[in-house]
Amino acid sequence: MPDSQKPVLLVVDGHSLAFRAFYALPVDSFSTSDGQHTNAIHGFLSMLLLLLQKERPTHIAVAFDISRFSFRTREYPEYKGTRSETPPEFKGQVPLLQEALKAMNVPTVTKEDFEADDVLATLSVQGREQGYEVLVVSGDRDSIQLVNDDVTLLYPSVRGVSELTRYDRERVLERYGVEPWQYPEIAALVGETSDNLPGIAKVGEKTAVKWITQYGSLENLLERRDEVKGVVGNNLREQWENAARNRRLNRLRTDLELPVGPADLVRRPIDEEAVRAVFKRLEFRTLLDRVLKLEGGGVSGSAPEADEDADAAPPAPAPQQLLDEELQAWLDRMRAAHPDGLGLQVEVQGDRVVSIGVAGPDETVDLPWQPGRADYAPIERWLADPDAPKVLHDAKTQIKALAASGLKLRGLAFDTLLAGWLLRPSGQEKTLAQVVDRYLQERLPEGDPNQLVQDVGGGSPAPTHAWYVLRAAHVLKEGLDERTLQVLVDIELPVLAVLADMEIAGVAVDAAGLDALNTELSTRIHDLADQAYEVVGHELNLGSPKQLQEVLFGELGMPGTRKTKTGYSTDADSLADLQASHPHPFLDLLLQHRDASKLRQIIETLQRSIGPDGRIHTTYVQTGTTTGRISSNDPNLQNIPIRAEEGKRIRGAFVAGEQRPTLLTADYSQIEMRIMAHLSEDAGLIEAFHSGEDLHRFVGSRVFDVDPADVTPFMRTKVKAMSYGLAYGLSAFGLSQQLRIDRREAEDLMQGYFERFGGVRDYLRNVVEQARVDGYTETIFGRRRPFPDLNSPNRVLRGNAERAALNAPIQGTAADIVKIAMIGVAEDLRERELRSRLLLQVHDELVLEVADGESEVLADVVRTRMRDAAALRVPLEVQVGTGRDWDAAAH
DNA sequence: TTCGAAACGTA
DNA sequence: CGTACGTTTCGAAC
Repeated sequence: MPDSQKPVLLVVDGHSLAFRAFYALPVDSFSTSDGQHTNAIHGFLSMLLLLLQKERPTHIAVAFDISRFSFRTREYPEYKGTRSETPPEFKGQVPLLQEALKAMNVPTVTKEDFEADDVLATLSVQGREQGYEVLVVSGDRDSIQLVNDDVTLLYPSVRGVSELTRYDRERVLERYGVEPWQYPEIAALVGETSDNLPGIAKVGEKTAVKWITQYGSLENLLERRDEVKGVVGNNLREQWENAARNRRLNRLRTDLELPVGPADLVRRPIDEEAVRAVFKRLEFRTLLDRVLKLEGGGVSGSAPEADEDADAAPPAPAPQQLLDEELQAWLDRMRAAHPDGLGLQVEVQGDRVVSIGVAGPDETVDLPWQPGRADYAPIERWLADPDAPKVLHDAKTQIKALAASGLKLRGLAFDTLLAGWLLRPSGQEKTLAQVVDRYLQERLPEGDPNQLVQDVGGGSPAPTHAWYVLRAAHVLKEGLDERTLQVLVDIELPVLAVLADMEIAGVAVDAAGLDALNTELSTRIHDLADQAYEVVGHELNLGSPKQLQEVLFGELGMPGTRKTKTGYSTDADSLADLQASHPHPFLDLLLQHRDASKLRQIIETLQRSIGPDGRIHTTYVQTGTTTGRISSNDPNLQNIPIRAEEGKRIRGAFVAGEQRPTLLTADYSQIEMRIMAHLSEDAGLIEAFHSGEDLHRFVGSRVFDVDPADVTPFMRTKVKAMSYGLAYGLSAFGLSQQLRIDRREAEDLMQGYFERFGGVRDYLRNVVEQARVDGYTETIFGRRRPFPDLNSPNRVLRGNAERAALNAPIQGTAADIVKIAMIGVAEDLRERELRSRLLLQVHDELVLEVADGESEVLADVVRTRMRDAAALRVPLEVQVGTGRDWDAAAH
């Protein structure tokens, strides 16, 4: 935060920030009913409001360019010459933005023949001289040169305009290795493509910094350019004039005569009537609320330090440190006063708990954690008490950390990470800071990230964070509709605890088996590579698509395949096509080499992941998908091979542990098709699942009008591809590609399918139509996924959204069902005091480790819980198998 | 060093 | 011109 002793001058490059906003926000989602685009205006104002709130400037101005021409284009006509024409959707927004700023009483400044950056530079220098703390907001890197002890640059991050990176002098030094005023010398050497300013060939940031450091300045370097060695030295001698010119052009002017000075830029209250009028025209409703809320907080004079937070965010309460009876009494009192729950944040270093923060709405407690101290007994009891509700952000991580320190957490009542995800499954908000930013429009105070251990006086950030979690939770809860809240409480929160246990348990692997497989594959890979080199007459990197393209389509003269951004595709499908039309031994060797390399790569990743306990502990990311599925990483155990014979050997290396000598796997058969049958109410499909007949055989007999017994494997394959493809929005083209049949035949197949199973077609159509109206799809349990692009005029975007929308309820419902089954299984295990435990979830499959003597009862528990997880119009069928390893159990 | 593209494993 | 993911590799370079 800025130094509160000085007045704070905020100067913004209007054009560059609006432009960033234009590209950061989808243009289709922001327009008025009469078709005026507003995404740039919205993004800009949203950012500006955030700045006003966070930085509390006492003085403010927004600078704009007048045209693309300036004294720079006169000196160097090519300047910014490569910039394409401003998109028309953007152009019209600038005058409207200026109007909005005027209504908000934010002065705009321009200067004929100069760029906005020069205006910022001039104001920043004047501001500094007159004793201001200056904040420059610009998307132009040249502004780095303005930074010094009194001037800070706020630069938009790649993620968008709402996240600004703070460049103060230290940050610039750290990031670029030079003083801010030297940055343009670096830039002059490197060049700036976007401004059409070429630099010195082969000179990047590293070299430029080295030179400037070595020679002290660009001027010295250019004078002594004869001394510079190597290829880059030659380039410098040939192209030094580029650098000299770049330096002239990137020097910002600080001596403009402007109609206003810093003192004229004092913040004034908005013109409420005008703001209402402009915002109404722009159809900004939430932004209007935000602007009006700001009113009153507007700084009204020359004494910035006197305006202590009229309506600013309330400061976090100072944490108290309590022990023993005092702690107990505090917890008792808070519990009684706040039955919805208290905020909790566990601070972890390494994998150890170092501090626990607990927060009520206006009090917090900080408990530095040391294991085994009796005076913390009250907190241990409170944590473990299932009737004491707690509110956390990312509870799973913290539950695991607590467990590692011997502490148990029960009574999870809310998780702001999960709630944020349910509200916006495609959203970016993962960290507490991001959630606080979005839902409270405040900045989470961070501990100094450069400091590993917090200042003694500062204490732990945990209690303050816990307080923010609690406040964010209230906002989120308000935002959740009833059904989504139910998904949170009945599905996500309970399954979170199950996942934590699965991660802690891990899965045992046969390390020796993996080693052997690795060795075997390595030999084969080597042999295959040698043979391949022999065939083409030289060595090459078989893992490089670029080199493969040269060999296949150049040296071997093969015809082009599917186009990619970088040339022709060399993926397995394309190679198979080539093999059919132009058989060549190289193709076969390459495919085999690919196969073996991929397997070895997977094996090596697994080997690296084996923990000291001989087990692999994956991390399940509960918020990892947009549909409701869980994802797995470090390592991903949801994509372990199963199809090829070699792949099965990898599964065979996942084994039962010593204490529990058997693995049990249970998977739903055709769960998505069953959900499709349920949702579409298609009589034929429902009958298929009640008939006991093999699904694809049944469907095949209907589509091809033959007896089930007379369905040929060929017919079955086609129908199977069709059925699976349906839920993904498969087209006739896609189907023909996959089955390698011609387009016409694929169309006939689809038509035949839909004639017999018309309910399916009607349903799929209806899902998309409904979603277009509602703006979201829903699973049968109420999990929603928004689809803003369904009404997009852009055909590609709209088509993508349509296919995703027809898949979302199906995939999402399946995900819900598996989660419900997991919760049920875990509950039964606990209640029946079984020692068997859940280990893995692979979307429609569960893997458990079976304790001695529990085989039968466990199979029964799992089968029952999975089958009864949902009552659909068709039965849910579950296949269970056991064995010594994952492969053996899969029967 | 960082990042995107291509490739490929799963449901 | 088939949904949803995570990881690795290569090779160019905001």
